[in-house]
Amino acid sequence: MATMEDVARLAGVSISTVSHVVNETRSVAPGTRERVIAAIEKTGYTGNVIARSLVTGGTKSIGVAMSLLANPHLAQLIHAIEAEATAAGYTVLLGDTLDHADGERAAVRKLQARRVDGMLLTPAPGDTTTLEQLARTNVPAVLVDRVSHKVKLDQVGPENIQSTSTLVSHLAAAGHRRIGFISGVEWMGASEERTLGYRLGLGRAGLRWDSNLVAGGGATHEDGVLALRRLLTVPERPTAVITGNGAMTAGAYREARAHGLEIGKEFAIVGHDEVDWADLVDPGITTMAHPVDEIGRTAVRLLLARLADPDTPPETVLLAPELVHRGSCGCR
Amino acid sequence: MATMEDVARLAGVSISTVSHVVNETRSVAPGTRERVIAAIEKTGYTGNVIARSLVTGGTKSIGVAMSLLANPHLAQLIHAIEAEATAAGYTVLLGDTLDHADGERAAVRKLQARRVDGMLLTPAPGDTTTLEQLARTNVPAVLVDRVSHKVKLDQVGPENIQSTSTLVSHLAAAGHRRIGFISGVEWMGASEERTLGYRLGLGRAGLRWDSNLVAGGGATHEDGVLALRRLLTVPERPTAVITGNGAMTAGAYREARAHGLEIGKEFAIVGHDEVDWADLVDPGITTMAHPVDEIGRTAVRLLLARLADPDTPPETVLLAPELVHRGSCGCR
DNA sequence: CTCCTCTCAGCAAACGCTTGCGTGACCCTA
DNA sequence: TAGGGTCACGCAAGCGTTTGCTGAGAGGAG
Repeated sequence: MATMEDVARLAGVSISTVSHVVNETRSVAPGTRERVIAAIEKTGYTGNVIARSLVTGGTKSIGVAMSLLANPHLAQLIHAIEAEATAAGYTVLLGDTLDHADGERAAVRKLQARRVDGMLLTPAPGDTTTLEQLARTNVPAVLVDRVSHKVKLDQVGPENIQSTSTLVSHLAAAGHRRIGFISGVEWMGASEERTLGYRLGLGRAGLRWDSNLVAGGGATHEDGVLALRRLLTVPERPTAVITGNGAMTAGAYREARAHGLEIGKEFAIVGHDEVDWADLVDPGITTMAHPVDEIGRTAVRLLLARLADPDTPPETVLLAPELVHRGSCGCR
Repeated sequence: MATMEDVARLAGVSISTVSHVVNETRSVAPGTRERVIAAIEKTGYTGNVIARSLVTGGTKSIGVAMSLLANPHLAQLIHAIEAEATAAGYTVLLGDTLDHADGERAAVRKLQARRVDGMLLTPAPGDTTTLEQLARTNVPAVLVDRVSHKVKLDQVGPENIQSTSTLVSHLAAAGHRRIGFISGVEWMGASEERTLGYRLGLGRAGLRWDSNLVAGGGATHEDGVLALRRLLTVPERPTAVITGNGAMTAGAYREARAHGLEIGKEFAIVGHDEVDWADLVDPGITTMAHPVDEIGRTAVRLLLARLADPDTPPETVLLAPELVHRGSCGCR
């Protein structure tokens, strides 16, 4: 592959001149410039990012460390991230956290060894040390999706409290008085927030909190099945239920059917988290769709902003999910 | 960040010795070795991949160029690729082809500029030049998912002919005589192959080919709806239908319901391509599940093999999908 | 005619590593 | 005791860029 030296020789100039015309980093006489450009053309010179990185210290690349399996919106998220990064001249390197602390540590290390300029990270559950290490090595990072107020880093994620509250309001407005909640796993801040939102929504609708109406602590399809099954046994059973994530929505939906409940008529289900099949079932599932694209893009923007100016205080951006209205809420 | 020089100074040895203990590239006296290791520990030295790359010429990275949006199994595929690559000490760089020729060209260029050791590529429709350019610059590449016999490169993808034939056999064995086929988009080799397999299956089952029973040329949910609608208007309408891809399966499923057909009883639907909600509807959808993980892993393996030995003839690996049996085929 | 100021461009020192080549030190055999 | 063979390790030349410094020449002002 052609190097700057080849170009320089062909154009009859020094290497530094070639560098300067390539980077437009100092003025070069028009004639010279043209000779260099012609030489570049002829040699097919493309530049060596590696060598450049060695001297500049930057790599124009960002690392993305998340669970490549556990995130249901991974493709969409990655797509948004890649697009935004590419637009800014950055390349995305991948690191799989495997959704646990060890994998996360390994992924972050690997990305650091690759000298990424910055990182996007969806922290694994139970992680503590990685974030510290990240801060210590001062590789700029922004947390995606799983936001925590304990951390002094840039963060982006979905807004959970108001949006869940909205879900409650929506159901209450349709006349429901007994609204169940199937919550997510305990250790996640998002779950707590959604539970809080649920409570808040109840209050706004003038309904009483009843711990019998809250089931959960899971994340899988099966968890959703079991949770709804339990909710359906309580006295004065709920006529509507809000689920904490996509998989559990599916489970609950299925279980409701299995109980012979007519979804959208006598029983309402609304979910948190958009799922791609929400439209394919009948009735379709009303959900709070997370602004996945927007989250991805914002994450990259925050990172680039930090790269540009490392000294601004960390920012936390909460993006509001949008209520996507389908049949399962039965509000017509 | 700590450099080899820092380590060397601290351990009281030369840089080259540090390099040799890090890479285990020549024997070092036990005592020295330990001092070096201690120094590495103390300095937190991690190695600089950039500098190493500059001298070795390799980057220990592979580029993945595909449409980050269009591929329904992206997450799973990327996960498999990343895992296999990481196990071999490689890092994955992403390039989005946007599923068209221009994007593809840009993605490949970008990855080449990053000096990836090799590339995994899912060619965009209508592409021609990129593949040639790829061959010319001799960056090793393997084609994923969209296999073409016109190309002399390593390739991995799903087997289409036999597997579609199997689908037909399955339906025929359940007593269906009029089996429809909703084919994919024309320009894709896979569609042709599946159509061929459909025909082959008919022959094997002793059924006649009837062009009225073939609809399609699409890829979306809507295409599936329309195709099935058309099939249901033909005289002696089909009692079963095979769909060419996941989205169209959904459309067909929905349309069948809309027509009041009882899926799994009077009407059978089987799909090509696993979809993650296949289990969530009732009856579940019987599909030919593509071995996505295996495809990803094989792709990386082929690439690494080629990196190790560039002179072996290109290999094409076709991986057989697996029939995942659920209710929609009605065969009990 | 001298001195200054510009413009244009080359020189060479990094950047952090790998690796071929050398050189002591030591031990063994003849 | 000399010659040969091993071991352990250091030296220094790159790898392809970027960039601070320097210098030559041209033109203008005094």
